[in-house]
Amino acid sequence: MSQEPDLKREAILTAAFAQFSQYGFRRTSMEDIAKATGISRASLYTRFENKEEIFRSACFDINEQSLREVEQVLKGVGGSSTIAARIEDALRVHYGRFLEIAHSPHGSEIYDENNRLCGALVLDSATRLHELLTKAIRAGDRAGEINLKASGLSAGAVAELIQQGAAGLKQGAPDVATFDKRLSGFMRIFFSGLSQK
Amino acid sequence: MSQEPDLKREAILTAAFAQFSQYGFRRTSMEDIAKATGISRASLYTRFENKEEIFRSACFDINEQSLREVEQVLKGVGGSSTIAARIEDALRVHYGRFLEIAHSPHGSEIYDENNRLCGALVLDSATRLHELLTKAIRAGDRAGEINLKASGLSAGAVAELIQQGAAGLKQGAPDVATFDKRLSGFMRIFFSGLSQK
DNA sequence: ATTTGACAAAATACCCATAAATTGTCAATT
DNA sequence: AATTGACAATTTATGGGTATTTTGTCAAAT
Repeated sequence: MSQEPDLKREAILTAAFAQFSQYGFRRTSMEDIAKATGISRASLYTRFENKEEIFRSACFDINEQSLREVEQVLKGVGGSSTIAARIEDALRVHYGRFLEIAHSPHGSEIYDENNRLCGALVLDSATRLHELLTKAIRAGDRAGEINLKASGLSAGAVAELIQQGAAGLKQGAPDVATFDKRLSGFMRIFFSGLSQK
Repeated sequence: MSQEPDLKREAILTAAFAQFSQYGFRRTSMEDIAKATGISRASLYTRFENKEEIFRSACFDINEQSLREVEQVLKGVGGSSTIAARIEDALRVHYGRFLEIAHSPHGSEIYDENNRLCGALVLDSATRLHELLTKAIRAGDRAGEINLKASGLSAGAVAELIQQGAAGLKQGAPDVATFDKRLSGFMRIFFSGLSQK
Protein backbone atom coordinates (compact mmCIF):
# COMPACT_ATOMS: atom_id res chain seq x y z
CA MET A 1 0.00 0.00 0.00
CA SER A 2 1.39 3.39 -0.98
CA GLN A 3 1.35 6.52 1.13
CA GLU A 4 -1.57 8.58 -0.03
CA PRO A 5 -0.09 11.61 -1.78
CA ASP A 6 -1.23 14.96 -0.48
CA LEU A 7 -3.04 16.14 -3.58
CA LYS A 8 -3.88 19.59 -2.27
CA ARG A 9 -0.25 20.13 -1.36
CA GLU A 10 0.88 19.15 -4.82
CA ALA A 11 -1.77 21.35 -6.40
CA ILE A 12 -0.45 24.31 -4.44
CA LEU A 13 3.16 23.64 -5.35
CA THR A 14 2.33 23.15 -9.01
CA ALA A 15 0.28 26.33 -9.18
CA ALA A 16 2.89 28.23 -7.20
CA PHE A 17 5.77 27.16 -9.37
CA ALA A 18 3.84 28.10 -12.48
CA GLN A 19 3.36 31.57 -11.04
CA PHE A 20 7.00 31.84 -10.00
CA SER A 21 8.13 30.86 -13.49
CA GLN A 22 5.82 33.33 -15.14
CA TYR A 23 6.07 36.35 -12.86
CA GLY A 24 9.14 35.70 -10.73
CA PHE A 25 9.38 34.97 -7.02
CA ARG A 26 9.11 38.50 -5.70
CA ARG A 27 6.21 39.52 -7.91
CA THR A 28 4.16 36.49 -6.93
CA SER A 29 2.08 37.10 -3.80
CA MET A 30 0.43 34.53 -1.58
CA GLU A 31 -2.84 35.86 -2.94
CA ASP A 32 -1.70 35.00 -6.47
CA ILE A 33 -0.77 31.49 -5.43
CA ALA A 34 -4.05 31.02 -3.60
CA LYS A 35 -6.07 32.24 -6.57
CA ALA A 36 -4.10 30.05 -9.00
CA THR A 37 -4.73 27.06 -6.76
CA GLY A 38 -8.38 27.94 -6.29
CA ILE A 39 -8.34 28.26 -2.51
CA SER A 40 -8.16 31.11 -0.05
CA ARG A 41 -4.93 32.69 0.96
CA ALA A 42 -5.45 31.73 4.59
CA SER A 43 -5.57 28.05 3.65
CA LEU A 44 -2.05 28.21 2.33
CA TYR A 45 -0.86 28.86 5.86
CA THR A 46 -2.30 25.57 7.14
CA ARG A 47 0.25 23.71 5.01
CA PHE A 48 3.13 26.12 4.58
CA GLU A 49 4.88 28.54 6.87
CA ASN A 50 5.26 31.25 4.22
CA LYS A 51 6.12 31.93 0.60
CA GLU A 52 9.74 30.94 1.01
CA GLU A 53 8.74 27.55 2.32
CA ILE A 54 6.44 27.09 -0.64
CA PHE A 55 9.31 27.87 -2.96
CA ARG A 56 11.66 25.57 -1.11
CA SER A 57 9.11 22.78 -1.11
CA ALA A 58 8.46 23.16 -4.81
CA CYS A 59 12.19 23.03 -5.57
CA PHE A 60 12.59 20.10 -3.26
CA ASP A 61 9.82 18.16 -4.98
CA ILE A 62 11.19 18.92 -8.42
CA ASN A 63 14.62 17.73 -7.35
CA GLU A 64 13.30 14.59 -5.70
CA GLN A 65 11.17 13.81 -8.71
CA SER A 66 14.12 14.29 -11.02
CA LEU A 67 16.49 12.19 -8.92
CA ARG A 68 13.91 9.41 -8.68
CA GLU A 69 13.60 9.39 -12.44
CA VAL A 70 17.37 9.45 -12.82
CA GLU A 71 17.65 6.49 -10.49
CA GLN A 72 15.06 4.55 -12.45
CA VAL A 73 16.69 5.34 -15.76
CA LEU A 74 20.11 4.34 -14.47
CA LYS A 75 18.62 1.05 -13.30
CA GLY A 76 17.66 0.40 -16.91
CA VAL A 77 13.92 0.81 -16.45
CA GLY A 78 13.84 3.04 -19.50
CA GLY A 79 14.99 0.17 -21.70
CA SER A 80 18.43 1.48 -22.61
CA SER A 81 20.81 -1.43 -22.67
CA THR A 82 24.29 0.10 -22.41
CA ILE A 83 25.57 2.06 -19.46
CA ALA A 84 26.45 4.92 -21.78
CA ALA A 85 22.90 5.13 -23.06
CA ARG A 86 21.47 4.96 -19.56
CA ILE A 87 23.68 7.75 -18.30
CA GLU A 88 22.87 9.81 -21.36
CA ASP A 89 19.14 9.34 -20.76
CA ALA A 90 19.56 10.18 -17.10
CA LEU A 91 21.37 13.44 -17.86
CA ARG A 92 18.82 14.27 -20.50
CA VAL A 93 16.05 13.87 -17.95
CA HIS A 94 17.83 15.79 -15.21
CA TYR A 95 19.35 18.71 -17.09
CA GLY A 96 16.59 18.95 -19.68
CA ARG A 97 14.11 19.65 -16.91
CA PHE A 98 16.25 22.40 -15.42
CA LEU A 99 17.06 23.82 -18.82
CA GLU A 100 13.34 24.37 -19.37
CA ILE A 101 13.03 26.12 -16.02
CA ALA A 102 16.07 28.28 -16.74
CA HIS A 103 14.48 29.36 -20.02
CA SER A 104 11.15 30.30 -18.42
CA PRO A 105 10.27 34.03 -18.35
CA HIS A 106 11.97 34.68 -15.01
CA GLY A 107 14.46 31.84 -15.18
CA SER A 108 17.36 33.84 -13.83
CA GLU A 109 15.42 35.13 -10.84
CA ILE A 110 14.27 31.57 -10.14
CA TYR A 111 17.89 30.55 -10.32
CA ASP A 112 18.95 33.23 -7.84
CA GLU A 113 16.17 32.49 -5.39
CA ASN A 114 16.97 28.84 -5.68
CA ASN A 115 20.51 29.51 -4.57
CA ARG A 116 19.40 31.87 -1.83
CA LEU A 117 16.67 29.74 -0.36
CA CYS A 118 17.79 26.26 -1.33
CA GLY A 119 21.56 26.47 -1.27
CA ALA A 120 21.93 23.29 0.74
CA LEU A 121 19.29 21.55 -1.32
CA VAL A 122 21.08 22.38 -4.57
CA LEU A 123 24.36 21.08 -3.22
CA ASP A 124 22.70 17.97 -1.90
CA SER A 125 21.01 17.33 -5.22
CA ALA A 126 24.29 17.66 -7.09
CA THR A 127 25.95 15.33 -4.60
CA ARG A 128 23.25 12.72 -4.98
CA LEU A 129 23.37 12.91 -8.75
CA HIS A 130 27.11 12.47 -8.49
CA GLU A 131 26.64 9.40 -6.31
CA LEU A 132 24.17 7.87 -8.72
CA LEU A 133 26.47 8.51 -11.66
CA THR A 134 29.45 7.12 -9.77
CA LYS A 135 27.55 3.95 -8.98
CA ALA A 136 26.49 3.56 -12.59
CA ILE A 137 30.02 4.06 -13.82
CA ARG A 138 31.38 1.51 -11.40
CA ALA A 139 28.72 -0.92 -12.61
CA GLY A 140 29.71 -0.21 -16.20
CA ASP A 141 33.32 -0.89 -15.28
CA ARG A 142 32.48 -4.21 -13.65
CA ALA A 143 30.37 -5.16 -16.66
CA GLY A 144 33.34 -4.45 -18.91
CA GLU A 145 31.54 -1.77 -20.85
CA ILE A 146 34.12 0.79 -19.85
CA ASN A 147 37.69 0.53 -18.70
CA LEU A 148 38.27 2.70 -15.65
CA LYS A 149 41.76 1.42 -15.12
CA ALA A 150 42.88 2.61 -18.53
CA SER A 151 41.38 6.05 -17.93
CA GLY A 152 43.57 6.51 -14.89
CA LEU A 153 40.66 8.03 -12.98
CA SER A 154 38.35 6.88 -10.23
CA ALA A 155 34.67 6.30 -10.88
CA GLY A 156 33.91 9.40 -8.85
CA ALA A 157 36.30 11.57 -10.84
CA VAL A 158 34.83 10.34 -14.11
CA ALA A 159 31.34 11.03 -12.81
CA GLU A 160 32.46 14.55 -11.97
CA LEU A 161 33.69 15.14 -15.50
CA ILE A 162 30.48 13.86 -17.05
CA GLN A 163 28.31 15.81 -14.64
CA GLN A 164 30.14 19.09 -15.11
CA GLY A 165 30.62 18.57 -18.82
CA ALA A 166 26.88 18.04 -19.23
CA ALA A 167 26.22 21.10 -17.07
CA GLY A 168 28.41 23.09 -19.44
CA LEU A 169 26.43 21.83 -22.41
CA LYS A 170 23.24 22.83 -20.65
CA GLN A 171 24.59 26.34 -20.06
CA GLY A 172 25.49 26.76 -23.69
CA ALA A 173 22.32 25.33 -25.19
CA PRO A 174 19.64 27.68 -26.52
CA ASP A 175 16.93 25.03 -26.24
CA VAL A 176 16.30 21.46 -25.15
CA ALA A 177 16.59 20.00 -28.63
CA THR A 178 20.05 21.46 -29.08
CA PHE A 179 21.11 20.25 -25.66
CA ASP A 180 19.90 16.73 -26.43
CA LYS A 181 21.81 16.65 -29.67
CA ARG A 182 25.04 17.92 -28.16
CA LEU A 183 24.74 15.63 -25.16
CA SER A 184 24.40 12.71 -27.51
CA GLY A 185 27.60 13.57 -29.36
CA PHE A 186 29.40 14.29 -26.13
CA MET A 187 28.49 10.96 -24.60
CA ARG A 188 29.38 9.01 -27.70
CA ILE A 189 32.89 10.43 -27.80
CA PHE A 190 33.44 10.39 -24.06
CA PHE A 191 32.35 6.79 -23.63
CA SER A 192 34.31 5.75 -26.64
CA GLY A 193 37.31 7.12 -24.77
CA LEU A 194 36.27 5.39 -21.59
CA SER A 195 35.97 2.02 -23.25
CA GLN A 196 39.57 1.99 -24.47
CA LYS A 197 41.61 -0.98 -23.37
CA MET B 1 58.96 47.83 -36.68
CA SER B 2 56.20 47.24 -34.17
CA GLN B 3 53.47 49.73 -33.25
CA GLU B 4 54.56 51.45 -30.13
CA PRO B 5 52.22 50.27 -27.43
CA ASP B 6 50.39 53.00 -25.54
CA LEU B 7 51.97 52.42 -22.16
CA LYS B 8 49.89 54.99 -20.31
CA ARG B 9 46.74 53.48 -21.68
CA GLU B 10 47.76 50.03 -20.50
CA ALA B 11 48.77 51.37 -17.11
CA ILE B 12 45.31 52.86 -16.70
CA LEU B 13 43.53 49.68 -17.75
CA THR B 14 45.67 47.52 -15.51
CA ALA B 15 45.15 49.76 -12.50
CA ALA B 16 41.46 50.09 -13.27
CA PHE B 17 40.88 46.38 -13.57
CA ALA B 18 42.70 45.77 -10.31
CA GLN B 19 40.35 48.23 -8.64
CA PHE B 20 37.29 46.70 -10.28
CA SER B 21 38.33 43.23 -9.13
CA GLN B 22 38.94 44.39 -5.60
CA TYR B 23 36.08 46.80 -5.01
CA GLY B 24 33.61 46.08 -7.82
CA PHE B 25 32.63 48.23 -10.75
CA ARG B 26 30.14 50.48 -9.03
CA ARG B 27 32.26 51.17 -6.00
CA THR B 28 35.26 52.17 -8.06
CA SER B 29 35.27 55.87 -8.95
CA MET B 30 37.26 57.61 -11.64
CA GLU B 31 39.17 59.22 -8.79
CA ASP B 32 40.14 55.75 -7.51
CA ILE B 33 41.34 54.72 -10.95
CA ALA B 34 43.29 57.95 -11.37
CA LYS B 35 44.94 57.58 -7.99
CA ALA B 36 45.81 53.93 -8.63
CA THR B 37 47.35 54.89 -11.94
CA GLY B 38 49.18 57.84 -10.45
CA ILE B 39 47.66 60.55 -12.63
CA SER B 40 44.89 63.07 -12.23
CA ARG B 41 41.28 62.21 -12.80
CA ALA B 42 41.00 64.73 -15.62
CA SER B 43 43.70 62.95 -17.58
CA LEU B 44 41.59 59.83 -17.75
CA TYR B 45 39.13 61.73 -19.90
CA THR B 46 41.74 62.47 -22.57
CA ARG B 47 41.89 58.75 -23.36
CA PHE B 48 38.52 57.38 -22.31
CA GLU B 49 34.98 58.63 -22.64
CA ASN B 50 33.94 57.47 -19.18
CA LYS B 51 34.16 54.62 -16.67
CA GLU B 52 32.15 52.24 -18.81
CA GLU B 53 34.54 52.67 -21.67
CA ILE B 54 37.45 51.96 -19.39
CA PHE B 55 35.77 48.76 -18.28
CA ARG B 56 34.96 47.76 -21.84
CA SER B 57 38.50 48.49 -22.96
CA ALA B 58 39.98 46.50 -20.12
CA CYS B 59 37.77 43.51 -20.93
CA PHE B 60 38.58 43.86 -24.58
CA ASP B 61 42.30 43.86 -23.92
CA ILE B 62 42.08 40.86 -21.63
CA ASN B 63 40.14 38.96 -24.26
CA GLU B 64 42.49 39.92 -27.03
CA GLN B 65 45.48 39.01 -24.94
CA SER B 66 43.96 35.65 -24.09
CA LEU B 67 42.98 34.86 -27.66
CA ARG B 68 46.44 35.80 -28.88
CA GLU B 69 47.98 33.42 -26.37
CA VAL B 70 45.50 30.72 -27.30
CA GLU B 71 46.43 31.16 -30.94
CA GLN B 72 50.12 30.86 -30.15
CA VAL B 73 49.62 27.79 -28.00
CA LEU B 74 47.50 26.11 -30.66
CA LYS B 75 50.25 26.81 -33.18
CA GLY B 76 52.54 24.77 -30.97
CA VAL B 77 54.70 27.65 -29.78
CA GLY B 78 54.35 26.35 -26.24
CA GLY B 79 56.16 23.16 -27.15
CA SER B 80 53.27 20.72 -26.81
CA SER B 81 53.53 18.17 -29.56
CA THR B 82 50.10 16.58 -29.80
CA ILE B 83 46.94 18.39 -30.80
CA ALA B 84 45.28 17.16 -27.63
CA ALA B 85 47.99 18.68 -25.47
CA ARG B 86 47.89 21.94 -27.36
CA ILE B 87 44.15 22.28 -27.00
CA GLU B 88 44.42 21.39 -23.34
CA ASP B 89 47.04 24.07 -22.83
CA ALA B 90 44.97 26.58 -24.75
CA LEU B 91 41.89 25.95 -22.63
CA ARG B 92 43.97 26.10 -19.50
CA VAL B 93 45.25 29.52 -20.51
CA HIS B 94 41.89 30.84 -21.53
CA TYR B 95 39.58 29.53 -18.83
CA GLY B 96 42.17 29.63 -16.09
CA ARG B 97 42.48 33.37 -16.57
CA PHE B 98 38.73 33.90 -16.34
CA LEU B 99 38.43 31.51 -13.43
CA GLU B 100 40.81 33.74 -11.49
CA ILE B 101 38.76 36.81 -12.33
CA ALA B 102 35.54 35.04 -11.37
CA HIS B 103 37.08 34.18 -8.01
CA SER B 104 38.23 37.72 -7.30
CA PRO B 105 36.45 39.58 -4.47
CA HIS B 106 33.72 41.00 -6.70
CA GLY B 107 33.86 38.34 -9.39
CA SER B 108 30.12 38.04 -9.80
CA GLU B 109 29.63 41.78 -10.20
CA ILE B 110 32.44 41.84 -12.75
CA TYR B 111 30.67 39.03 -14.53
CA ASP B 112 27.37 40.92 -14.58
CA GLU B 113 28.93 44.17 -15.76
CA ASN B 114 30.81 42.26 -18.38
CA ASN B 115 27.55 40.95 -19.78
CA ARG B 116 25.86 44.32 -19.52
CA LEU B 117 28.63 46.40 -21.08
CA CYS B 118 30.41 43.87 -23.24
CA GLY B 119 27.67 41.49 -24.37
CA ALA B 120 28.77 41.59 -27.99
CA LEU B 121 32.42 41.34 -27.00
CA VAL B 122 31.78 38.19 -24.94
CA LEU B 123 29.91 36.54 -27.79
CA ASP B 124 32.61 37.52 -30.24
CA SER B 125 35.31 36.14 -27.99
CA ALA B 126 33.52 32.81 -27.66
CA THR B 127 33.04 32.67 -31.40
CA ARG B 128 36.70 33.33 -32.06
CA LEU B 129 37.80 30.72 -29.54
CA HIS B 130 35.44 28.33 -31.26
CA GLU B 131 37.00 29.11 -34.62
CA LEU B 132 40.51 28.58 -33.29
CA LEU B 133 39.52 25.26 -31.72
CA THR B 134 37.75 24.16 -34.88
CA LYS B 135 40.83 24.89 -36.94
CA ALA B 136 43.03 23.00 -34.51
CA ILE B 137 40.72 20.00 -34.56
CA ARG B 138 40.63 19.95 -38.32
CA ALA B 139 44.41 20.05 -38.33
CA GLY B 140 44.51 17.17 -35.86
CA ASP B 141 42.18 15.23 -38.12
CA ARG B 142 44.34 15.81 -41.16
CA ALA B 143 47.42 14.81 -39.19
CA GLY B 144 45.71 11.56 -38.23
CA GLU B 145 45.85 12.30 -34.51
CA ILE B 146 42.10 12.12 -34.27
CA ASN B 147 39.43 10.51 -36.39
CA LEU B 148 36.61 12.92 -37.05
CA LYS B 149 34.89 10.61 -39.48
CA ALA B 150 34.48 7.93 -36.82
CA SER B 151 33.07 10.44 -34.35
CA GLY B 152 30.25 11.25 -36.72
CA LEU B 153 30.62 14.94 -35.94
CA SER B 154 32.01 17.96 -37.74
CA ALA B 155 35.12 19.71 -36.47
CA GLY B 156 32.92 22.62 -35.42
CA ALA B 157 30.57 20.40 -33.44
CA VAL B 158 33.47 18.73 -31.66
CA ALA B 159 34.96 22.13 -30.86
CA GLU B 160 31.62 23.13 -29.37
CA LEU B 161 31.60 20.10 -27.10
CA ILE B 162 35.13 20.71 -25.90
CA GLN B 163 34.54 24.41 -25.39
CA GLN B 164 31.32 23.98 -23.45
CA GLY B 165 32.57 20.96 -21.57
CA ALA B 166 35.60 22.92 -20.41
CA ALA B 167 33.33 25.84 -19.48
CA GLY B 168 31.36 23.43 -17.32
CA LEU B 169 34.53 22.28 -15.61
CA LYS B 170 35.45 25.90 -14.98
CA GLN B 171 32.07 26.57 -13.41
CA GLY B 172 32.41 23.63 -11.09
CA ALA B 173 35.99 24.21 -10.04
CA PRO B 174 36.76 25.81 -6.67
CA ASP B 175 40.22 26.91 -7.78
CA VAL B 176 42.60 26.90 -10.70
CA ALA B 177 44.52 23.83 -9.55
CA THR B 178 41.35 21.74 -9.42
CA PHE B 179 40.28 23.02 -12.80
CA ASP B 180 43.63 22.12 -14.31
CA LYS B 181 43.47 18.63 -12.94
CA ARG B 182 39.94 17.97 -14.12
CA LEU B 183 40.63 19.48 -17.51
CA SER B 184 43.55 17.14 -17.87
CA GLY B 185 41.42 14.05 -17.16
CA PHE B 186 38.66 15.34 -19.36
CA MET B 187 40.92 15.90 -22.33
CA ARG B 188 42.63 12.54 -21.96
CA ILE B 189 39.35 10.66 -22.11
CA PHE B 190 37.72 12.85 -24.72
CA PHE B 191 40.67 12.67 -27.11
CA SER B 192 41.02 9.00 -26.54
CA GLY B 193 37.45 8.77 -27.80
CA LEU B 194 38.22 11.07 -30.70
CA SER B 195 41.19 9.02 -31.83
CA GLN B 196 39.18 5.80 -32.27
CA LYS B 197 39.36 4.27 -35.72
C1' DA C 1 51.14 69.16 -26.22
C1' DT C 2 49.92 67.18 -21.70
C1' DT C 3 48.41 67.51 -17.52
C1' DT C 4 45.64 69.33 -13.91
C1' DG C 5 42.79 72.19 -10.43
C1' DA C 6 38.55 73.88 -10.13
C1' DC C 7 33.77 74.47 -11.27
C1' DA C 8 28.82 73.39 -12.62
C1' DA C 9 25.86 69.60 -13.46
C1' DA C 10 24.39 65.15 -12.50
C1' DA C 11 23.94 61.17 -9.88
C1' DT C 12 23.79 58.84 -5.40
C1' DA C 13 22.95 58.40 -0.64
C1' DC C 14 20.12 59.57 3.34
C1' DC C 15 16.28 60.84 6.04
C1' DC C 16 11.69 61.38 6.95
C1' DA C 17 6.88 60.79 6.25
C1' DT C 18 2.85 58.78 4.21
C1' DA C 19 0.24 55.55 1.21
C1' DA C 20 -0.40 51.04 -0.51
C1' DA C 21 0.29 46.26 -0.65
C1' DT C 22 1.30 42.02 1.57
C1' DT C 23 1.68 39.14 5.36
C1' DG C 24 0.46 36.17 9.31
C1' DT C 25 -3.23 35.13 12.61
C1' DC C 26 -7.67 33.89 14.53
C1' DA C 27 -12.47 33.81 15.49
C1' DA C 28 -16.38 32.74 12.86
C1' DT C 29 -18.46 29.94 9.22
C1' DT C 30 -19.32 25.86 6.37
C1' DA D 1 -12.09 19.40 10.80
C1' DA D 2 -11.21 22.38 7.04
C1' DT D 3 -11.81 26.73 5.14
C1' DT D 4 -12.17 31.57 5.06
C1' DG D 5 -13.11 36.77 5.85
C1' DA D 6 -11.33 40.20 8.21
C1' DC D 7 -8.09 42.49 11.25
C1' DA D 8 -3.44 44.17 12.98
C1' DA D 9 1.29 44.16 11.93
C1' DT D 10 4.77 44.20 8.76
C1' DT D 11 6.84 45.18 4.57
C1' DT D 12 7.25 47.58 0.35
C1' DA D 13 6.56 51.56 -2.60
C1' DT D 14 6.45 56.61 -3.19
C1' DG D 15 7.70 61.29 -2.83
C1' DG D 16 10.07 65.30 -1.21
C1' DG D 17 13.97 67.56 0.61
C1' DT D 18 18.91 67.87 1.65
C1' DA D 19 23.75 66.50 1.93
C1' DT D 20 27.38 64.17 -0.27
C1' DT D 21 29.79 62.11 -3.98
C1' DT D 22 30.91 61.68 -8.57
C1' DT D 23 31.06 63.17 -13.16
C1' DG D 24 32.43 65.68 -17.35
C1' DT D 25 34.51 69.94 -18.98
C1' DC D 26 37.10 73.71 -19.06
C1' DA D 27 40.78 77.41 -18.89
C1' DA D 28 45.14 77.78 -16.82
C1' DA D 29 49.67 75.87 -15.64
C1' DT D 30 53.70 72.96 -16.62
